[in-house]
Amino acid sequence: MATRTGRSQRRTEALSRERIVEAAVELLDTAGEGGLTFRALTERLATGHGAIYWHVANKGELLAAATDAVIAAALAVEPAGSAGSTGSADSTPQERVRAVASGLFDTIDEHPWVAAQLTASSLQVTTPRIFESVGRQVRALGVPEGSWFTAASVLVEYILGAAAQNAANARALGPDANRAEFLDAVSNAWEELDPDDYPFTRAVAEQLRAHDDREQFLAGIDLVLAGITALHPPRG
Amino acid sequence: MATRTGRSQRRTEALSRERIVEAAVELLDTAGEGGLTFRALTERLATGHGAIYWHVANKGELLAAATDAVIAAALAVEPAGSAGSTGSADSTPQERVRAVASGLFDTIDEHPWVAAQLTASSLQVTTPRIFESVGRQVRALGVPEGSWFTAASVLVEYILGAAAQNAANARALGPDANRAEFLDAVSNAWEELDPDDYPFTRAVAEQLRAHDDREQFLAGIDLVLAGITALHPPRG
DNA sequence: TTCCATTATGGAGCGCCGTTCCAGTCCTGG
DNA sequence: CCAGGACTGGAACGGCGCTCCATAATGGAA
Repeated sequence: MATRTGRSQRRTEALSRERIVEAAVELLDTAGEGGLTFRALTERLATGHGAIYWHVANKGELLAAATDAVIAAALAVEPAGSAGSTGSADSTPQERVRAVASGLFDTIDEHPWVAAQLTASSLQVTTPRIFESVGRQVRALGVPEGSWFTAASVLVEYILGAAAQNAANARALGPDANRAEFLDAVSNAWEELDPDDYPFTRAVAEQLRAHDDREQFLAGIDLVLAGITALHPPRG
Repeated sequence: MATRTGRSQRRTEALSRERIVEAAVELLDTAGEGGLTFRALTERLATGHGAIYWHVANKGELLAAATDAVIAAALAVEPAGSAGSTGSADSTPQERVRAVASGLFDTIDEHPWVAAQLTASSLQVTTPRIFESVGRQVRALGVPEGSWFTAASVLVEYILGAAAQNAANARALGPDANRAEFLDAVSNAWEELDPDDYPFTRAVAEQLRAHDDREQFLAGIDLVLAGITALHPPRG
């Protein structure tokens, strides 16, 4: 299966699965999810369809590979330590959860197409990476083993859900346009909703206008962490 | 713009935006996200493309309308009350959050395509409905007004994130196949991961195999609620 | 060195998609 | 009764993912 061990390049510059995935990520970043096309890829790599299909089975596999590459890079930034569990260093588990979550949030903010892909293939290849990074900190928090799966799942689901929605907003806006204007428009729309049907939404319209996405996201992380601590006190 | 007030039907049975959306939902349910095609819709409604495009601008608008219809139905099941805030009745705010969340979870489980659509158009038309339903209970929980937006956002983001991931698993599985077999296969895959790289994931593989999606989801809701209560004690 | 199976390439083309265009039909108000 | 707006449906366009296949480059065997 496409071993290619140590083979030197052929013609111009050997086409490899790596180069294809790299080009795919660039295309997705610059042109959005709809921008990844085998035709565009063909042009960018100066080759034909068939050559690409030799390395990659189909578009789905290419998307999965691109997602995995981006997420792996995001999680590699962490110190990660060796096989160690607690990570000895000078940070609390809470801080380390925030760090992992922040990294994922920023990465998905930079590559909005990742969000759709991640939620579309949940228990597949990429998710264990995320699950493991988050789960180690859950364990370090002192959660009893019987609740590990639940606590880690909630964290991962919240992280991916919040990041996905944030990315969707960024995507709906376009890469350049003015975020403040967009928030202002949505906030105004909320304020003009029917007062009988939407009292709460109208009441928080102002908070929507003023909020900061990242801050909001980290506040959510803290809230989930507080829930974990409340249900599983550190020294039970 | 397409008033059609009280017009009696024309030929066979007047084509209406309502009938189109209804057919679209049925197609999405039976054939998946890829099953919604203007050609399939044409055939099912015994008409031509142009007729559909007269009522609906494009596929995106049709998807949004279908999503809105399904979500509106899901939230309408709630007692909803009048404009009232607390909902007087015999249930606690926590129980009412669980009820709203359950309804959304079940609906997204029944119509998996809704998840992708919801996260793809976050601050658009449909979301305020959900936000309002959840937000009213947040208010009833006694959360201080300055934290309403944060608390409601976290709940909505978790609900949509978790439901989306659950729906993705259901979709990856196909409508018929065996859930237990699928979980077993993933669990086995997790157990065969590298012990050095994935100690936590391996440790919870057994919990993954045994878990119940709905129970897991509600445990997450409880965890988030516990976090809200911890950070905003009922009587501050 | 010669030869050939393997590995790798890229172009032609198929079927399907969303969407546009437009000629035509139906219905209603004047 | 007829003009004109409301509505229909078929033809056609460009672009998509993907398959097929003739061919070129390659490295090991002879």
